[in-house]
Amino acid sequence: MVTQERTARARRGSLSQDRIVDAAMRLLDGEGESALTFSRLGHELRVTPTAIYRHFSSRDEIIAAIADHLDELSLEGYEPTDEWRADLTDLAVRAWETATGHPAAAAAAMFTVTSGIHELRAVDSVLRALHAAGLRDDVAVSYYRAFVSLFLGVSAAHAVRLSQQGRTLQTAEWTQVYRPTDPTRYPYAEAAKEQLRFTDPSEVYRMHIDMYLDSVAQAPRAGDDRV
Amino acid sequence: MVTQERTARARRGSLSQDRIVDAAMRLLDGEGESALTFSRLGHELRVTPTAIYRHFSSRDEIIAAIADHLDELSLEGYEPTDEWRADLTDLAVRAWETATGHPAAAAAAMFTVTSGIHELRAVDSVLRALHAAGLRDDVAVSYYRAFVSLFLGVSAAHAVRLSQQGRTLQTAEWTQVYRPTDPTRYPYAEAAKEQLRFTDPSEVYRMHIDMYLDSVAQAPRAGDDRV
DNA sequence: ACCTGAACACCGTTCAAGT
DNA sequence: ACCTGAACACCGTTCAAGT
Repeated sequence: MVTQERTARARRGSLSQDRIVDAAMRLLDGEGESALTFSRLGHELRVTPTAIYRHFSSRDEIIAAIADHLDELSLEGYEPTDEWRADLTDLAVRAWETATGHPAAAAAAMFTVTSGIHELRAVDSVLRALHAAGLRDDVAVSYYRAFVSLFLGVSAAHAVRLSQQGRTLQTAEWTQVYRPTDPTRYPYAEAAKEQLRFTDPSEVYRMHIDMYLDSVAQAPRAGDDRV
Repeated sequence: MVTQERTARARRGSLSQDRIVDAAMRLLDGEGESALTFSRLGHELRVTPTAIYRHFSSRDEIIAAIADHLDELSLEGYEPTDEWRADLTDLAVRAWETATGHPAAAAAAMFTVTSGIHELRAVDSVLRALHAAGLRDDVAVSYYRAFVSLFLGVSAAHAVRLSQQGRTLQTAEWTQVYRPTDPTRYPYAEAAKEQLRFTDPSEVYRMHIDMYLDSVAQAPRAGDDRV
């Protein structure tokens, strides 16, 4: 029913980095990582696939732009409060929500260091909260690194799992089901079998947040006798 | 100088799942994830690329076999002691060492749930250590889940970074370098700029291990008044 | 039963040609 | 300056044919 579909030539300013990233996000959210091709992008944008090369010099550059876009999404509306625990929790939860809200995009891009402005804002926000918690200098930097590797690592890993779930029909949810030939050799796994089947990953994430906050609370501070 | 290279037909039993996985590991370790193709595998094994389909029905199945192989590598020589802290540290460090020793393989496969025997052994080993620490039932299972998502997530994220490093010529090591247009808007990041450049990722991993062990030490136990 | 080789539908990327 | 379309070298995967 679509009439002049492949007829008209796309007008001059029809393409832009933003429009391409939007289309990429649409494809990733809708059909997963394998849908992110020049062909599909071109179709989505009603443009010849190679036209995209005018705005991105490679597929990897598109993914870097997606990473920047995810950084922006994550921080949207974030405002620091006067409570460092609340701020760090907020920032950690934002990473998780971005990963679960856009799993394929996060799986493809979340490991990419963009060195973009939004990433810088995130760095500054975490450091600010750690400063408010009383951490200084190398202690603050170490805890910043721990924050990033913990919450980005776990969130990204979760995103990968979620986006793989689409391709391979997993048995059920998150559950690993083991069928050992000789269960007595793995008594602890055998005993925990039932409980292992049902765990909410976001509850585990909550544990990580609590662990991290407790650790920050106990970190050495200026004037401490601990080194 | 290699004489009869493409001449002879490969003899009957020349191929096997193990030989294919070995060749895949060689390619991944040597040249990164993009080297893992049927074409390269065939060349490495002196066999027609499609011959591999007799032993694996798809590329994803090869990656699953690599995941199983990594599980095996990780646990090689592991023996539980009577000290749960040492055991959990050992298991966590093994995940890290597998990731850093085989970054491309880990990046490709570490997120895959194999449900294989080695994975089951790992599950049992972690649960056993947590049992020795005094954790029971859902508390033990929760801490098992936290262990896996933390150390596998962080290790796999590190592997992805290491294996990307090969493709994109990063500025230097692990360092993110930000050039904000207006540094005063990001005072904490600006102040930490120098320290941010040099952080040993394995030191950060050590922090995660300590955080986790501390948390296990404080977890509720049977007979506790805490719930 | 296992390996070969042609074929298929798809990739990302290049480049000269159109407007 | 930006979009098009043909072309290139490569993918994973299939399938009939050899041994």
